[in-house]
Amino acid sequence: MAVLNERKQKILHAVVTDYIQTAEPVGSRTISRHYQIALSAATIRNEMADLEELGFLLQPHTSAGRIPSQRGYRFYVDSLMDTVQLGKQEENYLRRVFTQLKKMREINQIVQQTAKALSVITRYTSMVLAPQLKRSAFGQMRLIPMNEEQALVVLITDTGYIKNKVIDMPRALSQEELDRIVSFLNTELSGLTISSLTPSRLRKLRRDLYKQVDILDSLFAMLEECSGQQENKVFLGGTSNILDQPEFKDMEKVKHLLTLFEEGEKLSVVLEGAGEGISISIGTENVINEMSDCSLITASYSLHGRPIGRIGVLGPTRMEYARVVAIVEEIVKHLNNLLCSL
Amino acid sequence: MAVLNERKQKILHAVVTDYIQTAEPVGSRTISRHYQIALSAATIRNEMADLEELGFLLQPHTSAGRIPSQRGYRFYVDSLMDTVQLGKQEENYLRRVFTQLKKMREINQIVQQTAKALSVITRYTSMVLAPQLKRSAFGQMRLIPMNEEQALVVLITDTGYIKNKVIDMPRALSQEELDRIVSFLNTELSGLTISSLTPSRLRKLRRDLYKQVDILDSLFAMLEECSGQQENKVFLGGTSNILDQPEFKDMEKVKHLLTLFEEGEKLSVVLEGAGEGISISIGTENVINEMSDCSLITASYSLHGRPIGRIGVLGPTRMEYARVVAIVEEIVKHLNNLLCSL
DNA sequence: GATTAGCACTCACCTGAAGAGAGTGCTAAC
DNA sequence: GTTAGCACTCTCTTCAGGTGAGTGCTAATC
Repeated sequence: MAVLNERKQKILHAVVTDYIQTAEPVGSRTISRHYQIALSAATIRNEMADLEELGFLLQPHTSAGRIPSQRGYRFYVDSLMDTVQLGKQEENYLRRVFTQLKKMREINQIVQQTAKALSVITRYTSMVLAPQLKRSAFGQMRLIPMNEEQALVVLITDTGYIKNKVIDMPRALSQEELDRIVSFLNTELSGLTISSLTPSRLRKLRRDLYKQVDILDSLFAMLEECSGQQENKVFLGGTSNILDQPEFKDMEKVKHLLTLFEEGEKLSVVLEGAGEGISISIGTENVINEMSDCSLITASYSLHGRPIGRIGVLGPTRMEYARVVAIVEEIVKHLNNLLCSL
Repeated sequence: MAVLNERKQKILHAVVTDYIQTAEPVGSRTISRHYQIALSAATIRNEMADLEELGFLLQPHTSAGRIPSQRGYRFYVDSLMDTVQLGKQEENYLRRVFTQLKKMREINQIVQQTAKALSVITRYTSMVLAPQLKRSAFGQMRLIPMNEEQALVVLITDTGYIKNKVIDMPRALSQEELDRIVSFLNTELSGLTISSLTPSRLRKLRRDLYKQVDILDSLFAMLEECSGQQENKVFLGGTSNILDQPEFKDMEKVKHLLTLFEEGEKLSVVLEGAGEGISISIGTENVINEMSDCSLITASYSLHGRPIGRIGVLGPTRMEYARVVAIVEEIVKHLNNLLCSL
């Protein structure tokens, strides 16, 4: 891939930033006027024709200005994008939100409210992958009998995440029997990550506890379920914000996206896919078809230094990358801090 | 209010049903043709002019057909609407869904999935008010120490609903102390409805337990929170379905609705407002401004005979009332059955 | 007196033509 | 290598005319 000379980079930068602001194809005149490029429109036209040939720009039709191609955005994000400082207002808003959130205890709620704040401040749609059980370590487990046939299992991870599940008891067990089972499991499993609770490992445990086998089936079924990926909850915020984007004035597109928003499973796949740091996927780089007009900026958040979920912003490919990256980074910092203090 | 003669009723009925199907203003010719009314178009025109004067019909513009007014829909719903049988397909679908749901244990999940099914089958947006803690009775409570400073409270209602909350412990308490507190509360509170746990009642209890007072503050704070209306969670299904309705081709309207969908608090108010049986509110009969173009059909669902939440369908005022009513009734029947068997 | 046929009229909607405006690509001059 | 000039392209808006569905009114009919 030929590297672009400085002038082409400047022009590409100008096209991208202008188009991000206006959502209108950018003409050569606009660039020579509004950006500090001491060149005439004609020269810029030539350069733009080159950029188009190289695949960084697109022309919606012959007599229109240029818009960035997906490749154009990619180059902008990788090499051209300036880092942006948060505004005073935004900083204050975040500070206020997180002081409020400090009062909350439930991690899911905190994360959900964070998503909301993220959508408010970015004016895009936000998505959060809720804390994933399987990334945590086993903490302790309790059994609470509810009646003759059922008991409530409470599983607490080392990260303070709590999961309930009602299970059937094949026969009534005395409190002592239950206590024995539970304390055995607690010592055996303590500190293991949930995802390491593979069926084979559970089978081994079962042999050791052979005498109380009936209830174990139910208990193990629950543990297995936890180590599976069932638990990938996704919260959304600001879904109506997409309607403000001119690229979504087309009902069909909106419909596709809204439908996607209802499919938590699909969304969680997208969010899980990325690595650990901040990640930007543009247009068709997203695996999901419905998102081929969108870009997604995500980052992991952590509890006690261990990444347990992801938070991100979904917008049109024409998204204000620089601003959103700054905001996401800042919000993750806040969120990590807050979660640590729980 | 003048009662309409039979002929006017027939015509109104024809206009409403036709408009519900086509979303187009209904002309006099259409009615004399397609409906069994042995009258010429001209006569029907006269009657329609009367119906308009009486406020049951509206004319979008001079040379268009008529559409039902809000009052027209109201009359239709109250007096004209036929009862509809569910189709074989729909019945089968519901049966299948609920056989699936039987495997689930968590009531919130069941209710949420029911909402989804409701939206699929009606092709409108569905809303469910999740089971309300405050309508249930206290069952039992457990305290699980997590570390030196924190403990997990698990509250189980008689309806099998489970609520977790992490609380701070002012000082480390031994397991025995905790057990004593909890077993005291369990016997004292057993069988009371959550909403009856008023601050004054809690104060009285506190006096009796004066010795262990530190932790009680946290515990009582939790109980108070439960008896408050915090817990009004609303689930939505099929939000993208509104986009299929021609009356929502206008982006502004969609935007308003989507924004409303994000405000759970507002929605819960709407759902809570209605009585116990099936309830239909049309257009501006809904308290919420954003819903003045919509109609909402809701019904309560119950656990052990006690209504604990509401389920409903939101559509345009041009909604297929008869069909939706039939579906909602059927689904509530299924749901009640299922919840009973938990 | 109720019903109907006939007719002029209204209004939304579609279509096609004309004109404006933005921006391009190419050529020739600097 | 850069720029000015110019013809050309293409979209978008506007407007006029035509079409069709449906009405309200009047006069004839049952």
